[in-house]
Amino acid sequence: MIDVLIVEDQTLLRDAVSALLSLEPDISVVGAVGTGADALDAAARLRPDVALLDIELPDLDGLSVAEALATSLPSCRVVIVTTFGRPGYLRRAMAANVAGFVLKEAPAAELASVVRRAHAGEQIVDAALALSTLREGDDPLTPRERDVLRAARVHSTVAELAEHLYLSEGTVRNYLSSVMHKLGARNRAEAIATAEQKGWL
Amino acid sequence: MIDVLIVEDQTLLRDAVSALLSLEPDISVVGAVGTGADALDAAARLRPDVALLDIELPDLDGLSVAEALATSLPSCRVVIVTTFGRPGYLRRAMAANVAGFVLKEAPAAELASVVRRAHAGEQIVDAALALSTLREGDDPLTPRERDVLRAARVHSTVAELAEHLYLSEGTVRNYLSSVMHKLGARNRAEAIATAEQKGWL
DNA sequence: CTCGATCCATGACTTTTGTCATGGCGGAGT
DNA sequence: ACTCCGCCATGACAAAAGTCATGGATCGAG
Repeated sequence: MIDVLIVEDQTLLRDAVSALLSLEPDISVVGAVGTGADALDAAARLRPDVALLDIELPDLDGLSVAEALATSLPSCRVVIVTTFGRPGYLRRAMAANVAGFVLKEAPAAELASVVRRAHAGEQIVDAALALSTLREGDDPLTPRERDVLRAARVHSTVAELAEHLYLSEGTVRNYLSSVMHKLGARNRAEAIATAEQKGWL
Repeated sequence: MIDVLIVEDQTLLRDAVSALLSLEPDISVVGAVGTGADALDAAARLRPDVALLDIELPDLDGLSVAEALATSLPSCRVVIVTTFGRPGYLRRAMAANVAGFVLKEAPAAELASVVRRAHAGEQIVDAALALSTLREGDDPLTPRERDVLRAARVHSTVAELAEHLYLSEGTVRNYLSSVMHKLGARNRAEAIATAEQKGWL
């Protein structure tokens, strides 16, 4: 019997997947939660064999949860289940040593099989996603550039950014300019969009 | 027996919901598709009693599908099932005479009940969402302002916008400025974000 | 150690964005 | 018919955003 923990913020999908997996004779859904904090909590208590993690969560993101689980409950195999095939996500996930990476575009029938294979020790990655990750270059941003770009999602004027980051306005502009150049974007908004789209933030 | 058509682009959720509803003794899932075009096609062929529509679809959006269904198959009750509680969506949905509006945050158990009530002729609206829609003011944008803002999501420079819309650059700036003022945004990106967030595009 | 490469940081300069005052047009109300 | 008001449109002006050349700090490779 494989004990599974489901972590997914959309209640509807969480319930539906939970019901679906419960129908499998060799799988037992021992928990289903909607936040990263609850996930870590539940994992510690229930010690599942496999955790299905969504990336978009209200508090932490799923990858952080995966990283935390890797140390706190190494016996638990982690499968990321997410909407978007962002190459950056896949890289980070591989670094966190996850067992599998499945898109929500996949048919539901596949899910049980993925759980079994993950439990058996296999590494499962959606083929199309793996390809696009190879095709995409690596994240070209330096750490500081990433910081600034990330901050730019919230603070919309350069003055605010400069204050928040303790930098001169010129420096902030320079970072953003450099980022835009690297990403082939023509303004800040475009740069944020493409970086987000590739999962580089 | 209630014949249901499911329209949802994420295969995983579509399959799961389909399986879940099929378990209900009085509900029969006669079709499950992932695009707006397929939805209209399937509806015409299968003549379902109730259609569950996601709003975010790859081709048309769910609300357009709802509007089309209202004329092409008036016997079919439409229930919108979506991720985001955008007040603008709810208004448009009500205008299209949909039978219900449910969030994906809702527990799965509710879904079957909503299908039954919709089929029985009830109007079902998520309470929290209805409240927030009342609290939010109406869409303050003029048609032209909406046009320009919508175009601004794609074309990132004013020059491009002006060319695409056959307007002078000054005019385009003026519209955007007016929109920003109305939405309390401090730049174009912020304006687009809040308008999208309220479902006004 | 020294050289080169890379990242971090800055201010001066250019281009683009956002604001403002203004005017034409068409419909609702008196 | 006239006036008022909101929408559409424009160009001149002010305020941001984006570019460029430059310099110091750090870290490996020779």
